[in-house]
Amino acid sequence: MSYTIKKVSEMTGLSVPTLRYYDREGLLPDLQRKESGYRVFSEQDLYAIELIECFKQAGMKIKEMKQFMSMVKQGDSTLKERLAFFQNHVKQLEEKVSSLQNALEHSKRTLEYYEIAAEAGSEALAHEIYQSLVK
Amino acid sequence: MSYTIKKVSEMTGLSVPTLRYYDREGLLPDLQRKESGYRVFSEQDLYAIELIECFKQAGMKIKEMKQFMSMVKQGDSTLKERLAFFQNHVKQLEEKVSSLQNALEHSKRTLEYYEIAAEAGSEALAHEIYQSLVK
DNA sequence: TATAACCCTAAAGTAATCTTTAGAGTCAAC
DNA sequence: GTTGACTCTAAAGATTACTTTAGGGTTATA
Repeated sequence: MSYTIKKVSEMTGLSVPTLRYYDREGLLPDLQRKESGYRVFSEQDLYAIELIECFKQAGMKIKEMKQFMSMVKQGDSTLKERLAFFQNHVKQLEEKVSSLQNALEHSKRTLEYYEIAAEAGSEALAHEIYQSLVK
Repeated sequence: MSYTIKKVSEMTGLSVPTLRYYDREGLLPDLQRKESGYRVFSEQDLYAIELIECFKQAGMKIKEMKQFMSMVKQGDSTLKERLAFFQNHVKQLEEKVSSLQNALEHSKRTLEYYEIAAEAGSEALAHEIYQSLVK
């Protein structure tokens, strides 16, 4: 199955110019073209886009993704490098998840504080209530 | 206890220009100055910086943070608004954590794949192995 | 075969978050 | 009271990830 850039845009939620931009940046290692120059997206390209989104969420820069995609292009000879890259990526992601969970816990406590404060109508009062809860 | 901008920079890991930038953007609602114009950071300001970092991790824009900080400045009258703001913030964070966890799961599976592929020295072979594991 | 809806490129523009630079004042310690 | 390390501002610059624009070809369909 193959898709036009517009279809892929609709399927992925990425804009057409963004898809072109990713292609230009070398993030779609095997993207084919028609004779006219039109891009022809395959399932493989959709998978690459999924990976890009995954990398993006982890906070990875386009340049790093490009580096990875260029290794993909080079084939089996880069498998060990790609393994190392992914090990690092997973590590980064794990750290990010855990620091985000911390931020969430912190935010939840602050939310509780604001629930009390909004109810009391006063921060000063909320502080007192908080103190008494702890003591 | 009060701190110079350099000390705060060392304590928080944020650069001195970044701290000045945050101040300029209105993210430090109660930052005091000496007569000379030098910034004087208090524990409260450190707490604000902690909050900024927390917001930043959630992907919040400076402008939104500024909006929140300006509510803080206005005092008790904005408590309900701030509560609503925080409810939304926690929701955003929860969504972010869960989508990041998905990305992590996806990445871990891909990592396993690369472990097999790197070991086998061939992606084609790894695909076969994968197939046989599933069937 | 006309036409509307698509596709292309190159280049400029935008928004966000900082960083750097230049020029000048402040402060603490010897 | 001098000096070296610090502080300030304003403005320009850098980087990243796109988006927009301009000008022009392609394709499906009525």
